[in-house]
Amino acid sequence: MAAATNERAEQRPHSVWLTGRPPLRRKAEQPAGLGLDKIVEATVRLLDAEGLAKFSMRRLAAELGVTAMSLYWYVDTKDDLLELAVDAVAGELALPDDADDDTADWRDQLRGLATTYRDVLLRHPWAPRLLGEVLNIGPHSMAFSSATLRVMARSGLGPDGTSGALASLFHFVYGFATIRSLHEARCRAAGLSIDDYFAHVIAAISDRPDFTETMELSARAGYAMPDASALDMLDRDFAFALDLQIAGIDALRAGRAD
Amino acid sequence: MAAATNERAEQRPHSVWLTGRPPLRRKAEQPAGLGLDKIVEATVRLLDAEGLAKFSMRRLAAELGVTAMSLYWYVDTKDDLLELAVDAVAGELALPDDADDDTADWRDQLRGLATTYRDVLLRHPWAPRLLGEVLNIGPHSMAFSSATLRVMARSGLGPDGTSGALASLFHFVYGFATIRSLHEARCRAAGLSIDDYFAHVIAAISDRPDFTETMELSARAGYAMPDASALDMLDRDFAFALDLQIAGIDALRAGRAD
DNA sequence: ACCTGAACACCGTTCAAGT
DNA sequence: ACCTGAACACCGTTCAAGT
Repeated sequence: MAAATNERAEQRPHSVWLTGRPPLRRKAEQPAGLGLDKIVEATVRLLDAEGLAKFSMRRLAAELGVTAMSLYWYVDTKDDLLELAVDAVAGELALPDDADDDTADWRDQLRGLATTYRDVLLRHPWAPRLLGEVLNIGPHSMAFSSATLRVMARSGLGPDGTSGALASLFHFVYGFATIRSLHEARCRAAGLSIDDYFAHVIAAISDRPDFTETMELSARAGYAMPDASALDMLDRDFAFALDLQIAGIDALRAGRAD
Repeated sequence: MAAATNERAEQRPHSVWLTGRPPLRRKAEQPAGLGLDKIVEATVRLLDAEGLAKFSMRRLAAELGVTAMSLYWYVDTKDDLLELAVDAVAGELALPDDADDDTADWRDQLRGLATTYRDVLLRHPWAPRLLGEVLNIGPHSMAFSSATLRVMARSGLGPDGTSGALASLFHFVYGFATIRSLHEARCRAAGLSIDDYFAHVIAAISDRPDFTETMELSARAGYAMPDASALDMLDRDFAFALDLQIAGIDALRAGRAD
């Protein structure tokens, strides 16, 4: 019987954007003191500076010169605040102003959208992780989705191809940014440069006898080139993957090209 | 001067696999009691059953009938344990036994590898999130990387194309599995079916007047078809994305195909 | 309307101590 | 070699109370 009382509490989907009152409040509503905007701004600043692991409601409150509990007047839960932070950085995405212009090249526009998405995620290394935890349907995120839809709609893929191609392209960028941010965070934590870190990892792997073959293959596949830096390698991979996906769209848009 | 003593502690990269003694210990070394294998196995079981958020060293210890501190004899830190759990599930990946066979079709093999990767990640919804947090260079993970390398090497892409194409394909699968696991976790938490949950989200978005246009576009792009279930839609997108990427490789492997 | 203090039920990890 | 108890320095969040 105790379980029955909890039943309804679990029923509501947990997201700021799905509550009755999403925080789309009018301007000039918060004259002084804290205010939601100020809280979200400080959240993004703290996340950028110290990372997701060190972020806490208590830490944020201290930053704002206030007790932790004050924050709960503006926000129901820490997760809600993080959702707001995610949409705040989604506002940095550069959207094409001619997404519906049929004379513009959808290839260039897709490259631009993928690149701005990557750049914003790399600028805020905590963002990729949060994208895997919170619902991403705030106003800025939706504006970005809308732009990607409108551009891809002009690629010549059919209606069912469009959503698949968007998944292919933007899940790739998301995965790419996630893994790259992971590596950068680990480098910072270890106090190593990215190249030193990669060298360290590669040395550790090469020591294990069962992986010498794999390492040779990696080297032959263009990984860990002695002359190029790790970041150059990642940029090269990103550019090639973009080419690959555009080529894939081109191959499928007219119909089977066998 | 106090800072100087901490300097070296931060110097080592934090990963089980990068410590001098990775846990590749001989068998029959742990006769009774706990044993690392038993701990990792219980970790995976608990993560599957209750999710990453509810997992704690104290909870795991209780499951094993032991105090939390006992675990620290086998493992340096919670993160190390999670790295071991990640590589344990990487052991479930189905590898082709003919990765080097030139008569085998690399297209089929790439599809197989991408699909087994997706399936394993979806079977363990906590795994995608951890892949964005821990270094993934355990023996099983390396064996998988090795297989992907060997197959892609036979695609006809040059050495620098190979790593880019692998990034394109497997970052996509990673992103896809992450976002899908996110949605399934939220459905469970809300006590809704996936279709009900999607309907709920779409209704909430459609209520916002500035997004009616976006929703129409989504509908026209094949999202949220009234007859198909959300899972069918996701499967369709995955299949199309796979086709797209294979077609992209085909277009680039011989050289520019303009 | 906005903010606080004390408290609850947790965390990961250290450290000295037991067997 | 293996396990424990007590303690430290944290968490997110609730709740009654202040202004």
